[in-house]
Amino acid sequence: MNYWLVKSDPDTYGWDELVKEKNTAWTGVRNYQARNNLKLMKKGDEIFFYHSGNESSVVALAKVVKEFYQDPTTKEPAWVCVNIAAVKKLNRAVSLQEIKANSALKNLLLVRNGRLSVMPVSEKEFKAIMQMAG
DNA sequence: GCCAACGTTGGC
DNA sequence: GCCAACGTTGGC
Repeated sequence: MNYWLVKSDPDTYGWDELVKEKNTAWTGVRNYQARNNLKLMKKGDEIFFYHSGNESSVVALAKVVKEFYQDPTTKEPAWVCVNIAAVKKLNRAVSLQEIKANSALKNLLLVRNGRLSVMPVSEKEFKAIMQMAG
């Protein structure tokens, strides 16, 4: 079991949309590092759902339901997507500020590479964030 | 709305 | 293959 974090701008596609759709193709990734992470996702892996912008918080948990395949929104074979499904909203959103303040999370790519939109999360980091979420 | 950080592009 | 210029992301 691996853990991941994906970012989304709630104005474009937020947690509420995912809950409504239940299962969505995570398309539109056009960054190689993020793409490589998509390719490493396995069915059943858990994913933190992060809202960028005003919220800047981890808000919920999703999971991988379909492993990578050609992103249907482009013909370029370089790009892939996966399908993710809503699992549950966190009891409490964990803000970027709190994450930055937690020394256990200082190596989290969310902090170290603010612009990456799909990133791995270690088991320790996953647990730390879950604990903060209550 | 600004700007820093980063990735990508393209000229050489 | 280097690097300057540019565009985009995302926090503040």
